Amino acid sequence: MLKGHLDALVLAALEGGPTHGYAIIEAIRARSDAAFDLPEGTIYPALHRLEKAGLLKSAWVTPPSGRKRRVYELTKRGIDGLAERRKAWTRFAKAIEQTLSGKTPWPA
Amino acid sequence: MLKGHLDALVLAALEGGPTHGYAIIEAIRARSDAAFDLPEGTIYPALHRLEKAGLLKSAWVTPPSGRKRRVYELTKRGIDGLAERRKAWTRFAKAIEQTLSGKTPWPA
DNA sequence: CTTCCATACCTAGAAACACTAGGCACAGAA
DNA sequence: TTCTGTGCCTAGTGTTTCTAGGTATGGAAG
Repeated sequence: MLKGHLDALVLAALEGGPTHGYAIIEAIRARSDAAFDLPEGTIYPALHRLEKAGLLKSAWVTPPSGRKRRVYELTKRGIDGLAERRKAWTRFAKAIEQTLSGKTPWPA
Repeated sequence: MLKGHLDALVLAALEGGPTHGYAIIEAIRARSDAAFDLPEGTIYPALHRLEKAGLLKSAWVTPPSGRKRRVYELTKRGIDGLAERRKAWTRFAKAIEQTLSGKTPWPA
């Protein structure tokens, strides 16, 4: 379970330049040292959702060798959205860590 | 959205000793500097779930002054579960951070 | 040349999770 | 006596991710 952070991972994977769904799965797997090995049924609907939300745009591309692919690219909104989600992640992680390590014995 | 880490927060809140649902909400709010302000509709079902799973046990308590409360306490499984979830969180956070900051330009 | 595997895309439905939006009830203060 | 804060609860909803399929092509192996 990616717990709501999938969008950030996908956007971050696209930061290096446009690419297609299958490659995004591999990029995320590689970057996470195989901690995240997303099934296709997770990534494709997410890409559609992000495109519909205007964070990505896509185009069909037929490379000189190989099969037809749908290549995704960050839009302006996507770039902003990524920055925003990174900040949100940092805030979230801090709050979790603080709460998990809190020794607060409730007063009274 | 707590993104699947609610259980860990609740268990951690109970680490300081047994207490009741309403106080858990306040403890989590205090520990997180108000980042997590959980509605009751979130906490109570979670407590029931955790009890059913054997991580918590509960008892009705009528304090000398004030109203009847349902007081929850960590079980052995709960203590172990918390330790496990802390480790899981650390692993998860590392993987996310690594993936979010990854510069890996996919080869070819 | 056929068969198989990796690549590549897709969707419908299920499951989990947290939240909304209510309801009930008691204690103590105003 | 009425209101506010405490305290517990559930049904239903929306979102997200996963399962479990399906389709199809390119290239390698036999």
